[in-house]
Amino acid sequence: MARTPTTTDAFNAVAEASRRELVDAIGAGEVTVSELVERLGISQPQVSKHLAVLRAVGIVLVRADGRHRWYRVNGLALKPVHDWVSTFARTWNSRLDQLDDLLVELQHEEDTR
Amino acid sequence: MARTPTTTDAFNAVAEASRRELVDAIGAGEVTVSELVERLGISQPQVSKHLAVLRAVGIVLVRADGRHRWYRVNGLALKPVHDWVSTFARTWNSRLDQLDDLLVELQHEEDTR
DNA sequence: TTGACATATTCCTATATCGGCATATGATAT
DNA sequence: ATATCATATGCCGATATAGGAATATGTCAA
Repeated sequence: MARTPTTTDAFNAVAEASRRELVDAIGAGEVTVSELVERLGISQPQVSKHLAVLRAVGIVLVRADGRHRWYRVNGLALKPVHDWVSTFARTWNSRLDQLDDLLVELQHEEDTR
Repeated sequence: MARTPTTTDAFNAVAEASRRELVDAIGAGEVTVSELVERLGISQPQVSKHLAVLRAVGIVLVRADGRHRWYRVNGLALKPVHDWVSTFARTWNSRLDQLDDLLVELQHEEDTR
C-alpha cells in the first residue's frame, strides 16, 4: 500500500506547505487564480492543481465568473483538524487550559441548544 | 520531486490516520509498544515504524526501561498545527471568536511577561 | 549460556504523489 | 471566425511512502 492520498481528508490536504500558503494567501477574501500565481510565485498549473486538492476536501470553494474563478476559504472544513489538535493544546500552557475548558463547555452548550 | 516526507514536520507526520490513533492511544499517560499493539490491533513493526515517524518530529518522547520503551505525547510539537488552524477556527462559531481573541491576548500577555 | 521476551530495522511491492512542460477547455473581445 | 486571456488537465519523472514478512538488536531470566 502507498501513502494516504492527499484528497482523503483535510489532514492530508493541508500537510503540504504550498497548500497551506495557498490557503493563507486567500485568507478572508475571494481571490482569483492568477492573483494567487502572482502572490506566491509558483506556476499556474501548480496553483490549479493544489486548489483542486483543497477543493476536493472542501477547504476552498469556487465561484465562476466569466473566465475567472474566485476562490475563498471554507474554514469549517478545517474543524476536524482543529478539534483533534486541541485535545493536546492544553499541554503547553496551563493558564490557557482553563479557558480552553470553558470554550469546550460553551460549545457544548451551544450545540445542545 | 515527490511528496513531502512524513518526517518533515508535525503536519505531515499527523496526516496519517493510524498515527493520530497512536497519539490518541498514548493520550496523557506513558505507554509501552506492546500495549499499543494490543490496543490498536496493528502489527508490532507497524507500531514501531509509526512511532519512529512521530519521534522524528518530536510528537512523542521515549523513555527506556529495560526491554520496554515508554512512550508519551509531547503536545508542544503540535503547537504549529494548532496555531495555523486556529486562524481559520473563527469561521465556524462567532460566539467562540471573542473568547478566542481573549485567549490570544492572554497568551501574548503571558509571553511578554 | 541459552532461550524467551520487547522493540527496532530491513527488504519488498504497489501506489500516489509534486513539479515541469505541453496542451485542452472555456470565455471574451474584435 | 479568430486571437487572446484564464484556468484546468494530461503526461512525464523521481521519490517516498504503508504494510507484510522476516530478521536484527537488546534485555532479562533460568
